[in-house]
Amino acid sequence: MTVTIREVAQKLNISITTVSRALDGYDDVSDETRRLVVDTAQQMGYVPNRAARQLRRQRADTIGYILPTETPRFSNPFFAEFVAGLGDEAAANNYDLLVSTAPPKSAAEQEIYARWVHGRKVDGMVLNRLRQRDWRVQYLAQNVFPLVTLQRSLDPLEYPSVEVDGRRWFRALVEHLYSLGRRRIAYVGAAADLVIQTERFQGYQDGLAALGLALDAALVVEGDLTPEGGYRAAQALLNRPVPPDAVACVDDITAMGVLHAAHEMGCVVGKNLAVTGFDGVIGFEHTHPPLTTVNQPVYQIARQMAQMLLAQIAGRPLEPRQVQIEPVLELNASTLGAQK
Amino acid sequence: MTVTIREVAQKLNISITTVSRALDGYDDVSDETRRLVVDTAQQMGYVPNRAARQLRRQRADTIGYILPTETPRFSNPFFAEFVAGLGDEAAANNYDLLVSTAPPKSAAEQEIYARWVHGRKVDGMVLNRLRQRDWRVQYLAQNVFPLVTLQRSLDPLEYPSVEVDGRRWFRALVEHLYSLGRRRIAYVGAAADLVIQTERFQGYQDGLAALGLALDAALVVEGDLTPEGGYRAAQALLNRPVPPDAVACVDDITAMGVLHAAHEMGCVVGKNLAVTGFDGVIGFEHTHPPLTTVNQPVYQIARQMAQMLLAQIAGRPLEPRQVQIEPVLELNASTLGAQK
DNA sequence: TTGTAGGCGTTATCAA
DNA sequence: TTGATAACGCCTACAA
Repeated sequence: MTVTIREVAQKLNISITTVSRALDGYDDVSDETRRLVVDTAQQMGYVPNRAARQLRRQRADTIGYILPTETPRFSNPFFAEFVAGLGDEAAANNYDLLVSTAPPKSAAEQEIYARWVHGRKVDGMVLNRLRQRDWRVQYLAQNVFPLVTLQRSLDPLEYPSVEVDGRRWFRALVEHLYSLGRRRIAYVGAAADLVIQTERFQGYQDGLAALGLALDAALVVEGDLTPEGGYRAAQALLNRPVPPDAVACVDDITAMGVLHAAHEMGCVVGKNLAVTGFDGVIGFEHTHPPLTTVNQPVYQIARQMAQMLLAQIAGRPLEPRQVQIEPVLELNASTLGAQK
Repeated sequence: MTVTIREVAQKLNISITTVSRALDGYDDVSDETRRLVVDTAQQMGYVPNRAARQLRRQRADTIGYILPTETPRFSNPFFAEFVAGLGDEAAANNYDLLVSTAPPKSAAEQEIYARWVHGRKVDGMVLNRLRQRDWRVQYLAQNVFPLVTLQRSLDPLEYPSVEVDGRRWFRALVEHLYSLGRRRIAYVGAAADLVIQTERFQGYQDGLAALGLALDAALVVEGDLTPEGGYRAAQALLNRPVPPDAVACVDDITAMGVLHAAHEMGCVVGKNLAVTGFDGVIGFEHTHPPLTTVNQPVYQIARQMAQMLLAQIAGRPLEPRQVQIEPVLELNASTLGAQK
C-alpha cells in the first residue's frame, strides 16, 4: 500500500539518491530528471515515511502541547481556540502538533515530557497556564530544549515568551468599575501559584490602591477557572452581610457562573451588580447580559507562539524574544447596564 | 544529551540485544541482568527513540484527529472536551495524539491525510462532524486504514462508530416543548450536508408530525454552529409577522446566540419564548436562563472512540463495532420558566 | 541465557 | 549530474 522512495527509483531506473535529491529540491539535479521524478512520485502516491526521515534528520517536524486537564470533564473554549491557533501555524509550516493531556504537576505530565523530549518525539514545546515556579520551564531549559510560553514564570531563566499584561488590564477593569460608581468590588480568583492569578490579582490590588479603596479580605474568594467555581464563589459573596456591588472575575468562564448565581439570587446584573471577566472566549458577547471583559486574541497569540517556537527550532535568530500582545477592553452591559 | 540503548549496553558491557529484551520484558533474560539493565537505564535517563522504534515496528503509537476549523477564530468547548477525552485515552495506553486543523473538505485537509496516512505518521484516525457523503471515510476505508467515527455517513461501508441518536433525542425536545403548550416551534440548523443537521432536523420533523403540527418553512432557519449564527437566526425569526413561541437549536452554541437575541428583543425566555440546545457543552447550566438541552457525555464518547480505535490498531476483535451512547435530557428554565 | 547481524526508509557523504 | 554506501536507533531472527 505504501510507496517508498526505492520503488520510485526502480520504476525510473535511477538511484534512490537522485530521487531523494530531486524531491528535496537540491540544485544538482537536471531539470529533466527532476520533472520526471516529481511527476512519477506524485503519480505513484509517494509520501516520505516520517519515521525514517525523522530518524535520519534527527528532527520530528512536530511541536508539542499538553492540555492542563485538572478535571475529567474539561471543556474550555479557550483551549479549543488555542489549539486551533497552534495547529494552523504548525500546518502552515509543514509541522504537526502533538497533543496530550495531563493534570498540571502530575507524574503523568512528567512522563509525557520524558517521552517527548528525550524520545525526540517533538522538536519543541508550547506552554501555558504557567506557575510561579514552573518545573516544565526548568526542565526544558536544563535540557536546552526549545520552548515558548504564554506569560512568564518567576524562574530566573532566559526563554522566549508571549505576554499579555494581566496586571495592567485587570487594573483597567477595576478602574472602569470605579468610574461607574462601584465601591465594593469583589474578586473571584484561582489557585494562588498560577501566574494569571497572581498577575490579575495584583492588578486588582493596584486598582483598589490607586482609587483609595481598601482591600477587604471578605471580598476575595478563590474559584477554580470553571463556571461551578464562579457560581459557588458568587453565592458566598452575595450572602455576605454587606454584599459587593461588583465582582471582577479572573476569567470569563468563572464569570459565567457568577452571572448564573447572581440571576438566581435576584440581582439585576449591570444595575445592582456589575460583573467582569477576562480572556474574551467565545460567546462572552452572548451571555446575559453581555460580559465586560478583556478580549485577548487567543488565536493570534497561539499562532505567534508557534511561530516563535518554529523559528527557534530552525535556528533562526529570534527577535524580540519577549512579545507583548495588546488585548482590547470590551465594555458591555454586565457593567454598563441596560443603556447599552 | 540523549541516551541510546547502545550507551546503556556499553556501560554494562553487555549486548544491546540483551538490553532491548530486558527493557521490553522478554522472559529469556535472567532476573539479575534485567534488574541491572532496568536500573541502569532508568538512572541514565534512557528513553527509547520514537522514530527508530516506529521505523522498526512499523507503527507510530499515535492516533490522529483534525479539528474542523471553518473560521480562523475557532473556540468551541465541545472540541476542547473531545480532544481531552482522546488525549486521556491515548495517554492511558501509551499512545500519543496528533492534532491538526483544516477547514472541512479543503485541500489542506486532504494533504494532512496524505501525510499522516501514507507517511504512516499515525496508526489510525478519529473523525467527527461527519458529512452525509464523507470523503474521509471513503479514503480511509479504501486504504484499509483504522478509523472510528462519531455518527455515521451514508457511505455504504463497514467501519466502527459511536453514535448518539440525534433524531430520537431531538424529537424528545420537540415533544417536551409541545407538552409545555408550545405550538409554533422554530428550528435553527446548520449546513445541510452535516449528519448532525440531517438527523436532528429529521427528529424535529418527526416530532412535529407525531404531534399533528405542520412544518412551516418560515420557522426553519440555517445557522452555522456559532453564537453569531444563532443570534442572526433568532433576530430573523422573532421579526416574523407571527413569531415562534419556541426555538429548538441544532446545538448549544447556536442556542447561546438565540438567547442573546431574545433578551435583546425583550423576550422573557422560559415564558413567552422557550429555547432548547443540544450537546451539553460547558456552561449550558449557566446561561440565562439555564438551557434545556440534550447532554451528551462528550468526554466519555471521545474516550470510547479512542479505545475502539486502539483495539483495531492492536488487531483485537472489536465487539460491538457500533456503539450507542445514551445522552440525558436536561430540562431547565429556558423551557420550564421561572418555576424551576 | 546471551550475542551477532540485518534491515526498517531516509538522507548525506563521498566518489565516479 | 549521478550513484554506491553508510549511518540514524531500535528490534528480532538466528546462532552460539
